[in-house]
This record gives sequence, C-alpha cells and structure tokens, in this order.
Amino acid sequence: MRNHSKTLKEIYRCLYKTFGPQKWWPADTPFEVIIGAILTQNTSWANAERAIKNLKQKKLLTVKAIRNVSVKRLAKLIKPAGYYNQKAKKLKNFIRFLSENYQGNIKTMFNQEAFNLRSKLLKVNGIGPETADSILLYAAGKPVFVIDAYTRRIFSRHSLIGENISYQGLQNYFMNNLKPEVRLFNEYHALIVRLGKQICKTKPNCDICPLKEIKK
DNA sequence: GACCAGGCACATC
DNA sequence: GATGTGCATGGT
Repeated sequence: MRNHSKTLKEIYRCLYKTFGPQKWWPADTPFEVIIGAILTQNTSWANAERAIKNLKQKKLLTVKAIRNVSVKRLAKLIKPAGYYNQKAKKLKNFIRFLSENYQGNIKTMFNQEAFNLRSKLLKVNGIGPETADSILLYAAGKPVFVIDAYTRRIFSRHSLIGENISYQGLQNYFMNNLKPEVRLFNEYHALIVRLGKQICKTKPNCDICPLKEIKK
C-alpha cells in the first residue's frame, strides 16, 4: 500500500522547490477574493482580473455598490470575464445572501464553523464546491482544500487517484492525508494550478513534468 | 478557426 | 448518480 500522506508531502515539496511561493490569492481584500472567485469560474485569471479592474474603476467593488447597481450595468462591466450575464446574477445572488443573513458584513459571515458556512454557500445559486472552498480558504482563511480540474487531471495521471473520483472524494483524499494547515492548503492548490498551467493541458508530457521523479 | 481557461445550473435518463 | 448542454470573453 502506498503511503499517500507521504507522497502528498513529497509532491508538495517538489512543486514548491520548482515554482516557489505563488502568493495567492491575488486580491486586496477578502471581499475582492470572493468576487474574483465567482468571476474566474471556467475563465482565465487574466480575464477575471480585467473585470475586477473595471469594477474598481467605477468604485463598484463594495457590498453596497453591487447591491445598488443594476444587473445590466454590472454585466457590462464584467464582460471581459465571459459568461457576463450569468456572472452578474451570481454576484447579485451572493450579495443578497450576504445582506439578508449577515447584514452585508463579511466578517460576520466568516464568524462560524467552516463546513457550516460551506453548506450555506453551496445553496447560493452560482456558488459551487470550488467557489465555496476558494472563499473559505482564500478569503476566510479556513483550512479547506480547494479542488479544481487540474487537481483531478494531474493526480489521476500520476495514478494516485481514480480519474472519475468525485469532488468530495478528491477533497477528502487531500484533507485526510494532510495536516489542516491554511498555509499549506493555500500554497498547495496554487502550485497545482501553476503546474497545470505550464504543462498539464492536454497531454501528460511527463518529460518536463517536475513530478516525474515522484516514485510510483 | 479550433481549443482552452483557477465552474455551475439545469434537464434528462 | 452519471451524462449532456448553455453560458462568452480573450489568448495561443
């Protein structure tokens, strides 16, 4: 039997040594992290960033401002992020959730146990597992491991997990085999994305994969 | 011009 | 629970 805990640590060290700290999440405030998490859904970060820049420029990156702006104007401003009509509604949905349950106060929302908040976030239309977990880890600073398409691709290619494993299954795999440290979870997910961006697009391409030395 | 990017909701079986 | 589809921009 493979010692998954040991292998996961080994992979982390390898990625960190190769790429260094990724300094996630690139945002000024927890609120900006949340907005960014919604805008970057199935979208390159560069495009999500353009949308955020537009919102900042129009002074719309606050709870109150997004609550008061029309969906139409919001959609127009976030256009570079793609799916702009859907995402405008999603942003509105989150703001409504925040306003109705926590007086629009992010800190109040975060003042509860992580998986309790997680289940509430998942009920907001537009927030799925990855977005919820990104909010919990990168905005709230809670030790929740974020899974994305790269994670499944990379770890199944290295035969550490089945390629059809569910989001929950994969998240449990990481969380059962790693210490629940925010710092570690933060950097680990970011490094996985970093690796995925570089080489794990469509082919394994293991010749230049820094993980090729990880023993099978 | 195809393919991809730090997903998600919804319909259908 | 699994599988298929719409949503949309900008870079390679």
